[in-house]
Amino acid sequence: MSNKMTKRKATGLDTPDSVNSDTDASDIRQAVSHFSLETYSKRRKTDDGPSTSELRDFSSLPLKDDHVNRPLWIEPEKGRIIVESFSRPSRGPKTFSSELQSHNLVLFAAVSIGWTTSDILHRLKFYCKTAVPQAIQDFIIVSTSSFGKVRLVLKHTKYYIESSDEQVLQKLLRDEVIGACRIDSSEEFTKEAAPKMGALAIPGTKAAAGARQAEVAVQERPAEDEDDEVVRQEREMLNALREDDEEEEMDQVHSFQIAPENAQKVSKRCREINLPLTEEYDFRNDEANANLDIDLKPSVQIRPYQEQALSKMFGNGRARSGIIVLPCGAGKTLVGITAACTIVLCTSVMSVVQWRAEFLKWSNIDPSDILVFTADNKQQSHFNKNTGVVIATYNMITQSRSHDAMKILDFITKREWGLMLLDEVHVVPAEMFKKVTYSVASHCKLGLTATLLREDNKIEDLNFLIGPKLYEANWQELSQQGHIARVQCAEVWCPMTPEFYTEYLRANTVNKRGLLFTMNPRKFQACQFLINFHEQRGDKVIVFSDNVYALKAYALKMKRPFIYGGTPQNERQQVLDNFQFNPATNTVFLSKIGDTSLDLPEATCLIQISSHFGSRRQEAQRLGRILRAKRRNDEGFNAFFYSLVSKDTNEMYYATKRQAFLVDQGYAFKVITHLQGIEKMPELAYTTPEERRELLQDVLLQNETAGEAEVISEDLFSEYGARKTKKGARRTAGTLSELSGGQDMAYIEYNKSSNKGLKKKKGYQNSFMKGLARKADRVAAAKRENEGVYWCPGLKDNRDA
DNA sequence: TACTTAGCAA
DNA sequence: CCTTTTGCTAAGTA
Repeated sequence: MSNKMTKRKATGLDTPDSVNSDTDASDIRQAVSHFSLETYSKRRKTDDGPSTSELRDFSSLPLKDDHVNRPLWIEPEKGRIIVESFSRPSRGPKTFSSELQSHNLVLFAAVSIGWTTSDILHRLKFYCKTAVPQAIQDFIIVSTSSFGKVRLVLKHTKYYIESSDEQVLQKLLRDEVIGACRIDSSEEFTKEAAPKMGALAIPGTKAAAGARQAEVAVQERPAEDEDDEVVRQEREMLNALREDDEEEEMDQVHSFQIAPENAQKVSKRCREINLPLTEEYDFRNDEANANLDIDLKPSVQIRPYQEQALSKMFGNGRARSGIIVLPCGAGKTLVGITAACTIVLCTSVMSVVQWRAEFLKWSNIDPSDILVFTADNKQQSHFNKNTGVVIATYNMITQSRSHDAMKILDFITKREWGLMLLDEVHVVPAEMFKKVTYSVASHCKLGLTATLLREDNKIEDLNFLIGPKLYEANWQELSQQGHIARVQCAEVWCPMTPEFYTEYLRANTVNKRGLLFTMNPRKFQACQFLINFHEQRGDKVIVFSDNVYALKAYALKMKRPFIYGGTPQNERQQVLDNFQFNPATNTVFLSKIGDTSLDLPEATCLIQISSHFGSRRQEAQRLGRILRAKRRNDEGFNAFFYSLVSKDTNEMYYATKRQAFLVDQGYAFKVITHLQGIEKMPELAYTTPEERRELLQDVLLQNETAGEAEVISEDLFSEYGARKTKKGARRTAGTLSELSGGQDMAYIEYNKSSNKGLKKKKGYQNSFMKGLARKADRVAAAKRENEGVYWCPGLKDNRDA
């Protein structure tokens, strides 16, 4: 790799970073985010991803004079694009790479948001450090010219594949997958006059407020480089191409019908054969569906990034299907204000209620036009007028089988919808939820999410289930503009105590290990210290723990309230109210119930003591909990996000993985190895070896009850029993801890059962765990090299034994 | 109404 | 190369 690829800050006037930074800089980052997604999933598959040595040496390529200010490299043969990323103080230079050939998805997404072929080429040239190879230019021209030729349209609740080019349709029909999906294969193509395009004003913008016919906010093209001969040639060529299109458009469109349940199959196949389907809704020319009488309240003014997102969606005067990624906060609802009938789907009953409230808050919609469809609310099965908004949960659409529910379901599936809004769209790829995309007939689908992430590889399915990613906001930019809070992120390394580490190495299941590294006394102390510190600063602190046992143990020891799934509704509310209004309650402990389904009052500090493996989504969602802080615009205000990590354990590896998304969003995680003044803290817990040993025994006993249920023989005490009755489970833990009080028996018994477990789980032990352990070791070793602080002497790693 | 169960997601 | 536990929702039962 060239030594030119070092961390640099772009400066100067005519540089990519300073020119038109509002649009271009974020656009390129958006394009790049596709690449990073790819790279990441690839890395998971191949274990290690492209290593540095795999990258080629670019030093032989001729550089442009001002190359330092241009962030892209292109590998000539493979077409791989490499992006230098700036301003990552803690991580140093990082490279993303991807092979262009396999990702015309990216190109399609670019075309979808209104870029022309020459826009793409021009931008690529503009940002590239070297000349863009001709082969790659040709590839882009060929690929993009076929985009937008075929459309998926909905007419009278039936799906049609439509194109102005009859030959393209014939080509599609010859494809065995697509051909088989056609209905009435004997018939000729249907013909009709092509619809006309026009401009549209987006509600809530100045243009719309001024009531003048607004020119749509399509991306401004970069300044022309008229001297460049190649650019001009190519422009002529493209103009010729586009004129062809326009002529055809004046003409007629041809179409054939496909079965609704095959729509996603066809869509997927079309992408594979490089003729991706465009899904657009020309709602202003829709005469079949009544328009919904809805508009934003006159006082409402949308924020610039919301306008930008909407301009991507309505860029050519129609509504495009796709996904918009915005961090949490008001305004997601605003995109729902368009025309025709709307259906909104959410994950939980809570958000259904919220959506309804938001509709009423932001728009002038008649409350009786909103139909809420949940388990508790399934009486009304029709609109008062001919049109309206339906808000439902995914569950009701996909699972409900009760009589009343079927009636409404029928109403929903039998009619045609203008816009389907899918909240938390990242859940849609789950098998069950996929059903909604074809069981509900909608002209246009819009997905909303704050975190377009999954730990399986199903996220790509959204491309054919919904559409391309239209817009993604950058968290750091939003926080600089003051829309969300500034956050300091830190990873706190807590060394394991020798006793806990010995048991950690001896433990043979993920659970036991997990319990040991979250119950690490040093971690407890760190948590105690941080809570103390932030409460004194006047912060409201939330502590997250995925592990319920640890949650209770921490909360009880520190005498702070906690909420988990088993907490009754009224108690939950009481705790939250206290947290919000009572100045004496400044800390609350939450299980993963707090990730999604709790309406949290705003907190300003967040501490994570245990988490779900390497889930990037969870990390992002938790961070999102402190972004709304009202004090965000105060001078020098910071929110805090701590991840407590036990050193030299798998947790190190998980933590790094979990942070990947936030790091991509521009957050820098500081590493804290020592909390200043922690030794001097009064009432610090677990300072004596006796206390620590007692804790360890409790933990080990807890382990045993979970793993070796039959020893206790009573069903109530088994893990299964705990699942059945939550009250029973709570009592169990308490009783058994009391029983254990300072007796070494528990410890000895644990060792026996641990050995048994070793034999039984040997295969598991040797494969998966070893992989994780190796990675963790590598991470730990690297970190140890840097730090040289802590290593348990005399302990041998017995994981391979 | 309150509680339990099944099925699903992450 | 493997998979837990926790939580949510809908619907059934006393």
